[in-house]
Amino acid sequence: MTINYRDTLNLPETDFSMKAGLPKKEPEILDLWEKKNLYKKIRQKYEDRKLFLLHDGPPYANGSIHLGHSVNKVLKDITIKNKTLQGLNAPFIPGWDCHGLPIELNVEKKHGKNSDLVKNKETFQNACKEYAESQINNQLNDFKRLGILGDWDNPYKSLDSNFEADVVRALGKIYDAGHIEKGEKPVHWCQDCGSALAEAEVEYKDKTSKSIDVSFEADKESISKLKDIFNTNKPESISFVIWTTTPWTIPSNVAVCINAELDYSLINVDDTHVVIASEMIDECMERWGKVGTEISKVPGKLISDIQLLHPFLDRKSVLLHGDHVTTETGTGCVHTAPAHGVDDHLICKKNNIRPIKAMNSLGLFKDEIDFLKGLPAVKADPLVIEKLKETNSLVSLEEYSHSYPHCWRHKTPLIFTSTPQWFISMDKNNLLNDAKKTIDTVSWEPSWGLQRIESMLEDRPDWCISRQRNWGVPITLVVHKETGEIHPDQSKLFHLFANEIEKNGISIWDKLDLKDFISDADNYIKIKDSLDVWFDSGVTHYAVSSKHFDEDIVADLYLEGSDQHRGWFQSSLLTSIAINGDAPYKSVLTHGFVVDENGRKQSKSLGNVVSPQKVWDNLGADILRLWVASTDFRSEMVASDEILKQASDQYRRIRNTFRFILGNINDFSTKNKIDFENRVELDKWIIIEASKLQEKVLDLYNSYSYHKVVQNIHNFCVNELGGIYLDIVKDRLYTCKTDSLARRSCQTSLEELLNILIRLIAPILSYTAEEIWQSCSDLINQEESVFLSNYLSNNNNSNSKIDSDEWKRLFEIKDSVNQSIEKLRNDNKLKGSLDAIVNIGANDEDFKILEKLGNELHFLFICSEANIKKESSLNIVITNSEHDKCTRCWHRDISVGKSSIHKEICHRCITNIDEEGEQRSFV
RNA sequence: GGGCCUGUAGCUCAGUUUUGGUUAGAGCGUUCGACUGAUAAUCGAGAGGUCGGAAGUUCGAGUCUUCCCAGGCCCA
Repeated sequence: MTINYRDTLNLPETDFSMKAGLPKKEPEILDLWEKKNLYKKIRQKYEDRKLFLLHDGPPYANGSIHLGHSVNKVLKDITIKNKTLQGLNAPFIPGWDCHGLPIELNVEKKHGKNSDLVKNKETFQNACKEYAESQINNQLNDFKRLGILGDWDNPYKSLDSNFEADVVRALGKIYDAGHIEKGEKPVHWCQDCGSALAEAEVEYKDKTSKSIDVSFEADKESISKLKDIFNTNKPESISFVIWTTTPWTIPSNVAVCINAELDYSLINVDDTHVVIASEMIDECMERWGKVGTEISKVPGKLISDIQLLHPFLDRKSVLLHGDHVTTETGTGCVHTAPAHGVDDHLICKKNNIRPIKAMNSLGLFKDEIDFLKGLPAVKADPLVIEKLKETNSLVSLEEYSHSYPHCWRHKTPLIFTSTPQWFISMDKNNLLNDAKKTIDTVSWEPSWGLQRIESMLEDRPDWCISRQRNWGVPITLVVHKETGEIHPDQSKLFHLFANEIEKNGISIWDKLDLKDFISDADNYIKIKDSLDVWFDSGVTHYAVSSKHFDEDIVADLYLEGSDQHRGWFQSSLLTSIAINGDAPYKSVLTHGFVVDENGRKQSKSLGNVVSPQKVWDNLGADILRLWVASTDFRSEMVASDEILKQASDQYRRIRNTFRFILGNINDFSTKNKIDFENRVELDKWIIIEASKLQEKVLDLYNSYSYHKVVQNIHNFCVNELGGIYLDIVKDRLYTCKTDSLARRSCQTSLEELLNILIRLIAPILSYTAEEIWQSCSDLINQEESVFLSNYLSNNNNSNSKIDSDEWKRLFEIKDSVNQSIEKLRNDNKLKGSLDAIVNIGANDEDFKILEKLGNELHFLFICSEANIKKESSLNIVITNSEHDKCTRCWHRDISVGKSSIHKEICHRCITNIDEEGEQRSFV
């Protein structure tokens, strides 16, 4: 009778499948979390713990989430889960930014721009709200699917009336602090939107414009002055020639600027005399196709107190000095229309010159300019050019291609025009200076974030917060009909209006009767503008964080893409300083953008977009999460099929490591545990290594170096576990007596490994960690979810007989042994390592270490026999074992065949089957 | 056009600051081999890099300087 010795082995067994099947399994785990009400349970458990607040920056409630959204939320989620496993109270309240133009445009498109629904403000606002809610719902489910843990039942939405009311209250606070200002300043204006645009709504593209050179003739008095200045008595008329690419702004011209530091020349061209910068003569003559003769040259600073005549309007144009005048292009004389340019606006303000605006509040020419009346800027260019020709003041005309601001929605060219707008002033009450001081107190990661926001604050203009749109929080200001002065009780009114909005929503603003709020209502009107959406999201620290936590809460972390240095980081900073006098965050972490394998940005037109929905449907959200975690997010993040495949490979390795551990502790329970000091030395070693890993990984988590977390964990699975520990320990697990110390010792360490590792991967591989947790009774007995557990503390009092350095040396020798075995294999002199006898010549030092393992040394090399002797240096000789192979443990041993009962197996196996089992102390 | 950032094996990343210093590391993938008791797994070995390019400083540069190229974010 032959015995099937395979049946006498302890082979691994587990329900935890090798094939993950994540796309199917993850939704089930998601259901489990929801059924368990996991987020709420975590909140309850950590209620009294130290708070770690990561305040969520709201995505815009429009469209499906893309990979960039996924990156952002996954990074936040890893952070939140890490802090939670550390035992901190780390809530996550997700939010959405819901007002603004893109939603309006989509609703207009859906219902028709001229439909009754769109024309009626209230029904339009309701439709926008409904649309935004549907978008949120869609995005919310996708965020959940990514495995993001948060208060999904109670997110914040800027369309909630209590949020809208808080926006009004925040505006009131900023008003009280004296930062609100009415202005008539040049802003980017989109004719199609019929609105001013925020900086963030402007994009630059190439455009071909008409560039013109226009002569401005000096008036009579000025001509004589100019003759003196240029020391000539020749000309009867003298003109200054300007160059511009916006002919339509000529009607608004009030001045011509020259630079006092440049030289200017009087030139004779044909029968005219013109003044331009001396440096620009050649360039101008070429452009005009003329030959000019320089009569004389003088420093710009000498040319002053000159009045010019507007080319076709009955108006004077003043000659001014300005530093902004350069010789990059043009003539060195700059056309100045304060209603249509920032520099123009500033220089005129400085010189007390009132802007003249040829356009009305709709961006159309006023009736006063008869030949342009009612036209938008784009239509005016040819007519202005025609007019200039008629008046003989057009010197040159050509096509000019340049980078030009366009509307981000309509893709149409913008104009720069001044309209009455409300501003948060940067300097009226020192807001900008305070902001600049405050950013030094914030920790920016990466560190260049500080420099970035600093330079962006440096040149930022006043914040134009008014929009002439319908889907947004109203600017609830009440101003005097005649004077435009804000009502003296405005401060109180903010509160009253906020309460109305809280109760009834933003539509109430138009319905409110001022008589119900102020006694002098007849003289006052309500402002019709709505707030810039950047203001909404900018005050979430007030509308969300301070409501959920302390009033003066400062978030521990803001975590967004690096584009937000200009966006949300800045809008939040400015409003927070205006309201609280402090930054809203202690630290700011930024991530880069997603690009393709060639480093190009992902875009539909390039066809290189990776869809997160496809990734979790095909590979699983854990793969996506692993990709996010394993990429250094501080610079651009490359996503491609190849890279995701790599993430899958990494995932499989980690998953299989867990599977092996689970399979081998299948028959193990607490009562089988072996105390650390009584364990086999190798089992102590792996726990000490795992503790080191944990220490390192927790440091890496806390410094947000998630890609190094992944690398360390993966390398541990590959090197320490796969290459060394698990490979060696298989013999002991499979062949030793089921309940022997040799085996239970190993199982104890395996279980501890499981406990350590599952916690370390949980923030990243959340679904898989939970799957493992749920499949293991020891774990589920601790807590009902891995996310209710904490990282374990390291407390192994080491009493090892072999220290870490000695093990390290042993594994180096093992590497050499492997190389020697490999040589024989390549020569076909040897098959497996278990056929080999390893003979090691070792120096005194190595010998001492090797000797410690005694007759267990061969288990280290996974060979049949190992012999050591002293030599001057390491010398490894591999020979073939002549002995028969034990069919049970596959080792070759002299004892095989010696037993009359068990003819096919070795003495060691006989002990393990029929007797009390072998003893192990080291390997 | 300007500010900030990135560029190390096919891929993901170490190494670059305080300290410039022998043959630039890891994992994945790939190739070859082993096992068939982690098996669409696991183990072993090998190949693979003019450190984006050029010039400079230096006895010596992936590391410091300058310029250039490619790309990203923001701005004009």
